[in-house]
Amino acid sequence: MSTKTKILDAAEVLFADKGFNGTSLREITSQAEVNLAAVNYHFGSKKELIKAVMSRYMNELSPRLESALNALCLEEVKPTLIEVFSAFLEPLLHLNSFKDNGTSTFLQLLGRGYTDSQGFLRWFLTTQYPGVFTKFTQAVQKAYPELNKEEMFWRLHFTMGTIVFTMSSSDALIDIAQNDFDRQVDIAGVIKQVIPYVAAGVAAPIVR
Amino acid sequence: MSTKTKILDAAEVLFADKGFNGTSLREITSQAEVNLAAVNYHFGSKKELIKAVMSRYMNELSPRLESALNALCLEEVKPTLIEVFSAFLEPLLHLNSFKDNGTSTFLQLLGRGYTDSQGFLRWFLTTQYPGVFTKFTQAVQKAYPELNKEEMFWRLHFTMGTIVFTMSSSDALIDIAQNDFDRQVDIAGVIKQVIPYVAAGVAAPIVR
DNA sequence: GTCTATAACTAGATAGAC
DNA sequence: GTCTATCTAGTTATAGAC
Repeated sequence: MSTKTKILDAAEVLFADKGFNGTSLREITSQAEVNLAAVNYHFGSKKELIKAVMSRYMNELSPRLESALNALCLEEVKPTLIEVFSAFLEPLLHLNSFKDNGTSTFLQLLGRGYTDSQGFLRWFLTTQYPGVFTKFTQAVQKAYPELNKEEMFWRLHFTMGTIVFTMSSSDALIDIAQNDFDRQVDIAGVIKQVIPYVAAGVAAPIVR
Repeated sequence: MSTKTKILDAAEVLFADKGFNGTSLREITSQAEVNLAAVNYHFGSKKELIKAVMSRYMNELSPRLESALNALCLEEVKPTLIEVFSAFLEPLLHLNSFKDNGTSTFLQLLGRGYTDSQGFLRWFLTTQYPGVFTKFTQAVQKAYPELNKEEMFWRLHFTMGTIVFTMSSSDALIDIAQNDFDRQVDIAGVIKQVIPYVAAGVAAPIVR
């Protein structure tokens, strides 16, 4: 396994767990069992390493997600919101076959990126992977055309928040479900719980 | 104004904006125009300062919030979920008369606390202010008794996520609403937008 | 209570030997 | 491409003068 990969693998776990600010290059390189200088040699800086970690996931996720959303947009029949949100399920769970715990790690990273580092990751994702966002809003628009652009903006942001926040603490949630309710849940279980919630939220009566 | 207050005032703004990890004591003390050593003299450590910042808000918020939720629990009639969530509105907005931008700052701090510092703030709030949590679940239970404990756990967590995440980026959202939709929104406006969303999410059909 | 000075440590980044 | 050693600059925290 190459040094570059060892660094990426160690970094993504630590970043997901402790945030970007909260993780030092020293922790990453000692976890990866490579030399400290290797990060700067292979990636140039910590910021570039963060981008590389996210890109590895986004390059795996975005084509699948875009085509799933595109299929909904091209269909004759109007999709339900549940169907729109369910379109995320397969592409997200596919990350688990790409890497151990990939789905959970990626979603946690996404959550970190939205709160750490004052929106730099938001900028990175929206500029580097704009297709996902436009396809998604198109699909929601088709499912629920009564919603105007502004209302959709708010509700999609709330949805993003729900998903990202839930996933950043999914490990704790899975533990609580286990201890308090004696219920075995995995990341797919959490996603399936959250879909009806966000679908109902987006479909809430419009207040004007 | 006392040194202690100057530190608290400067700290809460910086913490809300850049997170707990992302803010140094040097930034806080120079913003507050007090000596660097004053933080450790008055609060003992950075962690204790974080607690003090949160406590100042919680002590203002929690009695009002508890009594608003309690009133719903004691009423004869069954409240709607909208009413339960609306119970948060007055106590939260009251923070604006307590401090400039108090509502927004507090909710941003809450968001930071949930993602920074690996759950120490969650522990702090649930152990120091347990009344708010129990009253809240009681009120939701009364409004929607079909929801069992486990389903309620999930949905309340999703709700927490929506609120906290939305509010941690509320400044950005308010800007976007201004620029893209030429709409003047304040923090109260954001809260009023989010209430129907979370109420509908919690009330979503149960999937078993 | 407030200050200066500094200890003790950690951070990201790099020069240069191999 | 990988290493050691080190630089610069940042961090929290504290000792001790005033």
